[in-house]
Amino acid sequence: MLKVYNTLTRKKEEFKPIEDKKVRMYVCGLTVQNYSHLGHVRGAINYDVIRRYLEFKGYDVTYISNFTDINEKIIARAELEEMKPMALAYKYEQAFLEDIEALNIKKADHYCKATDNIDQIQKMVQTLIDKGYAYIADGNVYFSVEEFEDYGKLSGRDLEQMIAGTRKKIESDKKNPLDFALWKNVEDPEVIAWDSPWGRGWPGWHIECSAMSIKKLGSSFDIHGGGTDLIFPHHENEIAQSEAYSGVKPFAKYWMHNGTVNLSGDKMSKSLGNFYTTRKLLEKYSADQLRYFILTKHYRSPIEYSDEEIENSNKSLEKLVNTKNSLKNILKQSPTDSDKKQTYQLLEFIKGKEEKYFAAMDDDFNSAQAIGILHEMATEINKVVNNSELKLNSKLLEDLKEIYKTFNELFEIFGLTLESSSSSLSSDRYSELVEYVLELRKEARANENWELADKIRDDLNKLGIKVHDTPRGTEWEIIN
RNA sequence: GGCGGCAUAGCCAAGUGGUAAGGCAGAGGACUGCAAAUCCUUCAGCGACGGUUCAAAUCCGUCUGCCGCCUCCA
Repeated sequence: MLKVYNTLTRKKEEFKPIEDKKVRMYVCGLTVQNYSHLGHVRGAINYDVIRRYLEFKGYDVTYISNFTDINEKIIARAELEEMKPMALAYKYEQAFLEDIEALNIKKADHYCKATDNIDQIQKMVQTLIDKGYAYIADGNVYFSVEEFEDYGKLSGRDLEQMIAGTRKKIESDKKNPLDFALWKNVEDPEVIAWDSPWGRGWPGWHIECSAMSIKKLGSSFDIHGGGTDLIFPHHENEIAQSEAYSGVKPFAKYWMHNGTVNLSGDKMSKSLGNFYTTRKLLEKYSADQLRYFILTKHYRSPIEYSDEEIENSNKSLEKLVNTKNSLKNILKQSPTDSDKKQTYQLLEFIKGKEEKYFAAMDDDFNSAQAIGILHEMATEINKVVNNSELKLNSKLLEDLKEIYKTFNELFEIFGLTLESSSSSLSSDRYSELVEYVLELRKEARANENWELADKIRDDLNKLGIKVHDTPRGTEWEIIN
């Protein structure tokens, strides 16, 4: 049974989609004002895995996300880069799509943009006014939080207390300091804006997500995700305006929130902001490495980023890659049935662990625990595969094929390829060349010419080709 | 000030009632011509103090220390 932690109830609940076998999910995207950073991408990776797992379990998943492509930040940034706001938004939207592709994150079924949905948004605002949930003030339209009785249910806040604790000065045209904008008046005629019954302006920040999710997924859908930092006020406000608009509860059945990524204590770098953009990180680390780093932590926990920590996690990943390579290499061999009696319990062991892997994932997508289980599998596989006493009979070979398939399938759920980063460079001719050189080394070894054999190995290593002698013979792989 | 969360070995990190997964690093050993990889062994009693319970890292309380949100944020 799949259980999901629901922020709304602060409990793990059994996951039951509104429509059997269909899952509709909406994940808050980002304001396309700059290149994405690890924080954005962490969420995207977490929800990517959630989606992959749901699909793996046979659900038909509709995954919608959005880009906020108009607001003050976009305007400010556009000025800085001397671009038109819409061009700037488009530039960073494309950059983000490139980033997620590079990270092997599956694309959403649809990405909504605020500026593509102005009509829908205006319609929603008008309905909220008509229903008495919103009011017009000076070209702005505000949602009146007092009109919505459930206000605060997601973030666990009490309206009275919040008002009492408000630090912000009451903006003159708001009735209540917590009221939030559905439509923002734009006075400067030079600035891009849209006409509306209430004046020229833009949508407020929260309304776009409500309008687009309702349009694409309906008034009530299964999962709404985002970072913990969006719980208040963004998601709280989304609930208020959406449920007030449609009269349907719940707007989203399960609210999921991923932890944030924080930077290690000292601000040692002046340009931290830049350094941790996704593209910068991708120059240094592979998609597998970044994904693995993220997935070895529970999605709801905050992550403290440091280079040291990711290097650590890279080594852990490498162990799994080595296991996969050993498996792959042994599958190329032919079985020797001289010893058919020798039996191995490996397949049974792996199947047992697979159960545990699913149990971990069923428990609120505990990828950290599941990865621990993959390591237990790897150790057991290594024991058999790297054993010089190994009797590779046809039964074992069949089992290993199945294990290899299972192993890959479980990594696929995490979007991990376990490919050496530049293996795509290894054309056939390239491989033949390496094999040839290794053949020479083999001769040297046969002649006990260790000096030459080691020189070949060291030199290849310098060229990025790692050579190791295994019970199966000499194997090689391309590194970094 | 309000709301929420966290505190597990040198480091990272699972575990939410029955006596601590996994990884990195360390130590010892096996394998190897030497390496690499791999395997084996070893390495914590869970921030502090109380309480509940036959039994708590896990539940309750207090304290200490971190962090997030309350303004834009994935």
